[in-house]
Amino acid sequence: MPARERRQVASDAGLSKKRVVAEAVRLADREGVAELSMRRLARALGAGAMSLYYYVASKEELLDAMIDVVFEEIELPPEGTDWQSAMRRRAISARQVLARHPWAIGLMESRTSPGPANLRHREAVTACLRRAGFSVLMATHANWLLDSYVYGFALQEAGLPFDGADEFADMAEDVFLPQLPPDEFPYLNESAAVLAAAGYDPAEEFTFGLDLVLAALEPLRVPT
Amino acid sequence: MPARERRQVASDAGLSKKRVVAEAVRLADREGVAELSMRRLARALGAGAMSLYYYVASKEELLDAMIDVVFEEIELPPEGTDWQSAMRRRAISARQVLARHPWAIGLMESRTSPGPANLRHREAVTACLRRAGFSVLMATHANWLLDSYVYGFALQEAGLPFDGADEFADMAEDVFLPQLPPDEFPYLNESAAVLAAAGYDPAEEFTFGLDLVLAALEPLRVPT
DNA sequence: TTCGTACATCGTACGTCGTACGATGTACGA
DNA sequence: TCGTACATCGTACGACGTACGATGTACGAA
Repeated sequence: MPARERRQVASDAGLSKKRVVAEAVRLADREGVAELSMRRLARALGAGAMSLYYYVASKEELLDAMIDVVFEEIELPPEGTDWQSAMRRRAISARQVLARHPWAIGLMESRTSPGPANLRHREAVTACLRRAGFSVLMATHANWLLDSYVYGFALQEAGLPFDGADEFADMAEDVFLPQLPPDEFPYLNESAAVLAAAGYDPAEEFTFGLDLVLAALEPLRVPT
Repeated sequence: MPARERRQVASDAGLSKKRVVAEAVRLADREGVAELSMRRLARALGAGAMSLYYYVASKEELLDAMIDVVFEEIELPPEGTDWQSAMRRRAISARQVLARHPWAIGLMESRTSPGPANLRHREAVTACLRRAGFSVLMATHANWLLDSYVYGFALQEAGLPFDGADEFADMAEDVFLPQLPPDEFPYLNESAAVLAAAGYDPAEEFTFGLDLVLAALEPLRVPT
């Protein structure tokens, strides 16, 4: 009921767009985006459901803002190093962030207009590539390729029901192998068996493809 | 009301799981997956809402089945050619199919267990790579890399508000450039201007990255 | 011919959702 | 002192997924 002292930034108790969006992200991380409803979010904030609409025009706008928060968490490519190291860092950061907020990947499909953090990120990446000697066209190619890899990897990773080598080995032996008839899926059986025996860790998969892509992009630039 | 003659395959008029799922895919393609409700789907089939539950245990199961229909549409890597041509064809097919059903990308994030068509696809791809001389580990790397690229590209493409070079040029000049302050986003401005002037077609972007990736994978195999 | 049973269909109802609308209280400048 | 802008929220509406149970049809067995 009370209007509290006005501030640009969120006060510790009062609501604000920042606080609403941040709590929404926390809720989605914890319970999945399907469980995120305006009523639940309001309850988590100790407010009435309709109070949220003072800070957010609609649930769609809330989801847009949540995605932009995720982009804010991704490290920009650092300046002052070679382009490969810079792009490597930002890709690894992006993958970490998207693993923390897997729902973000699913939301991206339906959202067309990028938020401010997204734009800032694209600008920084493009700047890094252009300064490294990529032409506008080649920088565009590199951008598409790198982003596709990062997003696609995160999408696949989000669907994995295990983390780490141990869980993978357990799942492979207890779930995959028994469910895959060897005569119908001989190669998948072979893969599951060999990988589990070798202590394969899917978490290390990311850097392999990333480094391959970075190396493949190197000849496309004209060093200045 | 009437029970109609029993058949394994869907008769022309009666309901069946196949028909329900197919109509759901059509509805999602046309209106977006957010507009897909059990009631709307039933109406489109000329049935009552609850009738669908005779063929589908829940909406979740329906969504799973829809995704598997999408995987069925993707061409398997053809046998009898070199591995690069085979993987190239199936990647291009996958990208086409996912562009036709963009909602599928968004659904994948929340779904962990692959359907039968998905499994058949993975088996065929793994077989192709193994027969081309990739070790189990290298085939796994290649699989992850290629799938990440394809899915990630489709995800980004789904978010694009334009198709083809003309629409891109229009958007770049009418929307992007006016919305991006040149002092804050100099490189994005440069890119938009140069690409629009050069008649850049985002539809051709896919094969560039794909061929780069395929070439980068080539040295990883041990030809037999 | 009768009748039980399995198949297929659907109406109703419940709890939840997003949110339009308008009421209410507070703080502050005039 | 009072109007106005800010901030909060209760109520209500239509749509959602689906549990439950009723209903009708076809067909094999008696």
